[in-house]
Amino acid sequence: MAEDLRDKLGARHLPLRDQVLTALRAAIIDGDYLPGERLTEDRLAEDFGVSRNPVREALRVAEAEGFVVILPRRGAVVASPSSGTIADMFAVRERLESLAARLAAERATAADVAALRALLEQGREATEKQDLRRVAELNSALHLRILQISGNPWLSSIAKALYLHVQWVFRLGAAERAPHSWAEHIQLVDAIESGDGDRAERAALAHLDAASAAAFENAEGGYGTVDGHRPQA
Amino acid sequence: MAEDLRDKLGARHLPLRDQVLTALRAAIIDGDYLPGERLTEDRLAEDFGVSRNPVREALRVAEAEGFVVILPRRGAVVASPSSGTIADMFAVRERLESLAARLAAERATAADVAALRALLEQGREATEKQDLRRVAELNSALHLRILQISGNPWLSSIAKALYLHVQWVFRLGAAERAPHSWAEHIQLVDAIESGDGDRAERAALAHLDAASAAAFENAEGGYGTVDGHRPQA
DNA sequence: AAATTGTTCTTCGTATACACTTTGCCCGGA
DNA sequence: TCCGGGCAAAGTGTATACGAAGAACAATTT
Repeated sequence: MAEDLRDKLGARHLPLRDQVLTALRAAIIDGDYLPGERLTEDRLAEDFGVSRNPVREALRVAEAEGFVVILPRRGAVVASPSSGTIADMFAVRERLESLAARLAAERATAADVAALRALLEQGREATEKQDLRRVAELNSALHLRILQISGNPWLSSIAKALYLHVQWVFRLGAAERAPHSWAEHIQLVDAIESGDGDRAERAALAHLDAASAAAFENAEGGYGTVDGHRPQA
Repeated sequence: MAEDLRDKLGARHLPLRDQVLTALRAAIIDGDYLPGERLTEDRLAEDFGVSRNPVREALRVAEAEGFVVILPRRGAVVASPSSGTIADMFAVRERLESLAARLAAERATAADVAALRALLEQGREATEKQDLRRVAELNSALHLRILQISGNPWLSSIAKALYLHVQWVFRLGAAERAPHSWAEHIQLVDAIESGDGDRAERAALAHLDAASAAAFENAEGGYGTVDGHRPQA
């Protein structure tokens, strides 16, 4: 009965391939694996303490997500975001996140707004404490939350992937402009709370413009090219 | 197993997992595997004449692309696009393809425009001949071409994936509104040729609105839900 | 009829094997 | 010294087998 439920919940360990994928993404974003670095299956398998199969499956997804490039018979290397693709990413994000802001404004419940305000408050505290790492975390959490509130799973999933890449580029450039952007976040949440879709969209756009400008200031030349092979139909 | 490919040119031989992925996508889009249908690894391996490993890797990517849903310890089933997510897809496509149209207008070379016009001409012929299958093909080719001309790989890749899903939904609904949409295509290409980004964006929007409306007319109730599990960081 | 048990199907992960390619190193010759 | 050839190591791509664990369903018991 109760024990059955507990067992079920306890026995809830997600597949190794997913853990590997998450760890791999994190390692790449954090710069533990640098762009261009070769990722042999054996090495990854050892790093994560698993066999080759989960690693291979994780690598395929990481490739589809653009974190690694796989060259047939030669293996995987960490992808190299170029400054060209950074601009492209922001162009797409503008379209997507402004839509998310609009939808969020139109659909947000009181609880949703409260959750956003809570994140804002935590962000303010972390900023005061100069805890940049935590600020970055909360930054992500806020954006992701807005995407979720938008209620459009496609939008959410795609923008999330893009967001991860942006994080990656930022970390590589060692740019943490987070503190400065917090004021813009407040504007954005205010707009969402107001329920005014147009206003929320404008706020999102303004925020992204600023972020984009900051990204370019800190972008020291391209790293190479991201190709992405991905075999589409 | 697969002695069909005795190509001495090993370098050209693309990995089985990619062939499987392509075939799987095609089978799902063509309705050979129907939404909700269970896809056991053994069966797919047998269908495609390969071992389970390539199948597993292809399945992970297909999951990331939203074509299948994988339930841990239970296996993969073909995803079920619901009318809810159809609307969501169009909402995202509007943002993305209108951006693509704008960029294409701003960047298209004479050769690009010529290629588009050639597709338009072929489409007109196929429409006259009532060759609906070919019309659908050219339809895709045109949209994909515009994405490519936009020169933004992120935009291109994401919109392409969305487009595949739209195709899928259309085929399931057996809706081929293609002939009617051809006039809109001409408007769009004209706008791109003019180099007027605003105008191209408006044309793309108009086209998508019409397509969206048509999709809903032919959408006979939802099939279920597409979830997508995908473990993000 | 409800609860329990058992059986079967399948996924998940590991391990192993091997063909084939790519890479890199060594070596002998100019 | 430099070059080029050739050979061995490394690593991917694929197949196969096996055991553990979970889920679904049937059978059995209460």
